[in-house]
Amino acid sequence: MTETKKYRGRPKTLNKNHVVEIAMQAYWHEGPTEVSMNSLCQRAGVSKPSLYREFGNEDGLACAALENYVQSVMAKVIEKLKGDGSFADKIGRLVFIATEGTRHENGCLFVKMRATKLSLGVKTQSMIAETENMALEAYTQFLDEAKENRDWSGTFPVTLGAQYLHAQIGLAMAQRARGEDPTAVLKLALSIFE
Amino acid sequence: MTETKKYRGRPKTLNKNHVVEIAMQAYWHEGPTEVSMNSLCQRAGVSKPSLYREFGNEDGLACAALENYVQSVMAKVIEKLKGDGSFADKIGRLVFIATEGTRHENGCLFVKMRATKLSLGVKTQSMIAETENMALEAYTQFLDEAKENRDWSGTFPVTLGAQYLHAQIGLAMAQRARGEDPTAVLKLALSIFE
DNA sequence: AACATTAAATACCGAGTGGTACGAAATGAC
DNA sequence: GTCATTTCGTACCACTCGGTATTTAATGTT
Repeated sequence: MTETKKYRGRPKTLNKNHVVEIAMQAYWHEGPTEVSMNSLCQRAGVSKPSLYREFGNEDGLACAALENYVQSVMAKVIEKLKGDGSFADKIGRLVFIATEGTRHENGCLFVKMRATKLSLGVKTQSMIAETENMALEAYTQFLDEAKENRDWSGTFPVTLGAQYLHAQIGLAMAQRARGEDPTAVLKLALSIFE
Repeated sequence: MTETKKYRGRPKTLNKNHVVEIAMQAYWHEGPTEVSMNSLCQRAGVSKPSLYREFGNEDGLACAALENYVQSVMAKVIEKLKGDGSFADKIGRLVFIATEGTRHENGCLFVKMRATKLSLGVKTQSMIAETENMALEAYTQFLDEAKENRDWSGTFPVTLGAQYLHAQIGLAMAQRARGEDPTAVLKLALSIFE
C-alpha cells in the first residue's frame, strides 16, 4: 500500500554503472595501486561523499570494479572454452585472446590485482580468490571434456593441467602488462598439450 | 702533500652496507610499495637526512637495494648454471632453487620490483631492465652450452628457450610470493627441455 | 506551506608521504 | 684556542591519502 514511499527524497543522480566502468578502466590501465579515490572522483565527475555512500570504502569500489571486469571481460573469454570447436582450435583461440585480444592491450585486471593483492582490501582479496577458483574450474571442465573426447591424450592429471593453463595465461597477461610480447613463450608453453 | 685533507670534518657513522641490507630485506619481504622511507629510517636507526645524503632519494635507495640483491642473491644462482654437472642436473637445481631454496621464502625481489615497476623511480627501472638482460644472457649461455654438448636437442631456438626459462622461473617466483607452491607447474613447464 | 526524507557537494580531518632547512656536534688544520 | 669542514639529527615543509561532519538542495507526503 505504501509503495510510493520508495520514491521520496532527493532523486539520485549518481550513475553507479558509469562510476564502476570508469574505475575498472582506471585500475586496469594504470594499475590498482596508482589510482586514488580522489582522482577517481574527478574523472567520474562525482563528489567524494557520493562515492563513499555508494561503495562504502575503497575496498568496496575496487571489489565492484573487479566484479565488473570478471563479468564483462573474463566471463566472455571463459565462455568460449565451452562452445563448439576442436581442442586445438580452442587452445589457439586462447593464445589469440591472451596475446592479441583487442580488449587486453594492457594485460588483465585480475592478474594486476592479484599481483598487488597485499595492498588491497579484504573484500577485494576474497573476490580475487573467488575469481581464481572460477577460472580454475573452467579450465578443469575444459580439460575434462577434451580428455573425454580423446582430443587430449592426458599424459598428466587434469587438475595439474588446469593449474598449468591458468598459470601460463596469467603469465602471458603479466608480460603484456609489462609491454612484452608473450606470444612465442605462450605457444611453447601450451605445446605440451599437443 | 695534502692527503690528510681527506679526513677532515666529523667522522661518518652511517654504515651504508647495513642500511642497504635492511632496505633489501624490507623491500623483499614486504613488497617495494609497502615500505616507506620513514619506516626504513627507524629500522636502520638512521636519521632521514642521513639517508637522503647517502642515496639522494627513494629511487636511489631502491636501486641500491636491488643492486645488492642482484649481486648477493641472483648472481649466486646464475653462477650455478655455469658450474659442472649435466644439463638435467642443472635444470633440476634450478627447480629446486625456485621452489625450495631457503633464501627465497617470499619470492624474488627482482620479480616483485618488476611487477610494480610503474611506481618505482627511473633509476630503479633502468636497473630492472639491466638485470633482465643479464639474466637472459645467462640463460642463453646456459642453453648454448647445453646444445653444444648435445645435452639438449634444441628443437627450438636458443633465444626463445632463454626467454622461456626466464619467464617460467619468474612465474614460479611470483607464485611463491603469492603463497602458492609452484613446483608441479614449473616441472611441467620445464619438461619441454627433456 | 510545512515537514520528513534522501542525496548532493563543500570543506574539513588526522595520518602518513617524500623531502629539506638548519643548528648542533665532531673532527683535522692552523 | 679558533676556524673550516663534514656529518649529525630535530623539527619542519607542502602535499596526498582515505574518510567524514555538515550544510544545502531536491523530492514526496501531509
